[in-house]
Amino acid sequence: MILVIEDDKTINNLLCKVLSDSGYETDCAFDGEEGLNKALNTKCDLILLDLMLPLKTGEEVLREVRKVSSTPAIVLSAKDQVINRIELLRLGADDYISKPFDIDEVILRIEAVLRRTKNNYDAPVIEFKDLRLDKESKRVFFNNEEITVTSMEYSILELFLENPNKVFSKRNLFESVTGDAYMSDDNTMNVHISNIRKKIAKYTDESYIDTVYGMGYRLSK
Amino acid sequence: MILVIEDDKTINNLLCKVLSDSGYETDCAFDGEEGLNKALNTKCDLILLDLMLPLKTGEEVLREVRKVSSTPAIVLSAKDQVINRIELLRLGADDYISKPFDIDEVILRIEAVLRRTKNNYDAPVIEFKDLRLDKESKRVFFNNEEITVTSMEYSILELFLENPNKVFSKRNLFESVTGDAYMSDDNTMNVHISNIRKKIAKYTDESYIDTVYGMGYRLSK
DNA sequence: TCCAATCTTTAGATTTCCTTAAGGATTGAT
DNA sequence: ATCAATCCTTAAGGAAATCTAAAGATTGGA
Repeated sequence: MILVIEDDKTINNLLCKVLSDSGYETDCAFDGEEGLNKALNTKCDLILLDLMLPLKTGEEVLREVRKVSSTPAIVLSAKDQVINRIELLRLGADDYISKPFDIDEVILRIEAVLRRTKNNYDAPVIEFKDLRLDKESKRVFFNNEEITVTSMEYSILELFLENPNKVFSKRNLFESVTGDAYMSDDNTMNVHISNIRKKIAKYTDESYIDTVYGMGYRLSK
Repeated sequence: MILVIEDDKTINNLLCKVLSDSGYETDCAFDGEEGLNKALNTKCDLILLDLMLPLKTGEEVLREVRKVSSTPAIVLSAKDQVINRIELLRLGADDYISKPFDIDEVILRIEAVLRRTKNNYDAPVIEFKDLRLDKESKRVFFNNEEITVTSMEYSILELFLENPNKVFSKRNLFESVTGDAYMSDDNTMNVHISNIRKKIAKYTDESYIDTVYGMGYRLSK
């Protein structure tokens, strides 16, 4: 979940919309106090935070947040505000974006920060519930029993397990996995997802991949 | 042997217990001075070290240790302490774990650090099932009978036996073995693999090299 | 230079898997 | 409750990856 703290409603809504289009859950706050509250009381993966906020500045918010958590934060700065690395460190932020920003850049930076701050090293083994994925041998296990998967199925699973909260649209999945551009209405991924589910279903009734109607797929909570 | 330096007795005991369950010998210290003493006077493979310690901080301990040894160290940091890559370097640590930590993650990280830092001691002889490879004489044996291999075949086998779990793509193999850039659609490695299999097949029906369709090759389990 | 060993390429047969299409089921909006 | 949009599953055709044998190219040593 990404928390957007920004008092300009237009910008805030735009950010939330774009983020949720990219598969992230979002929450928004429109002033420093509301923002701090949500930052402290909800579990979020990243904070997008304007510096100039009513009631409490972004700097104050971040300072409070940093007392109890290291949730990654990206600061939105006005265009006449130069922020250097030292300043960033002082603020406790992980990156900054100057307004006006390019929306695609925002996504890229968010993903870069998430990548950087997420368990710093590349775990050779990723787990989710009873599923285990060995990136070295490219094998998938369910409770220590190997599930034989094709390379496409493996890639999809790896993508999911690396981003357990993210919703992947079919386009998203297709492009991440094949590297090709996604062509029109294509139900290839449907079939792969279906096959993966079928294989997991041999071991459990529990759902491992959820359909998010109209959006895509995500690992089940 | 893993040395755990942590003043909170509950945490210290928990860590030691879990580590010893995972097959590691452990030793513990409950303050900075005791920790430094043990770090300097016993031979340990890795140090798990709280930063906030009585008598001597973890930072001081690590600084002293680094004067005489490069024993890998993982730092335990309080949850309000943000540690980035730069900070880690400054401390002389190899990784960090924030409290509260997930116990499985601790094990994973320890193993990752050990893997990363392990003396790349090159065993002169590697074995896999009935296959033995002598790196000095560059010869390959199956149950003490020599299999004559070409130098290319030898390199491939060495790569496999050094990484018995890893899937090697054709590109991977080609570039590791020849050092040249791989040109797409090259079936050279296919043939070498095929020839290696043929030679091994004279001695056993068991499969030694698996094809992972769409991904590459891997030693058979 | 010549030869033998080694490596690379070629090509046809074989295996594996990705995609497509179609019918039925489910979902969400009205 | 109805209906359109979306999704799931199945099965089959064809594309792609692989295997192997054999021929061609390269290398190193005599």
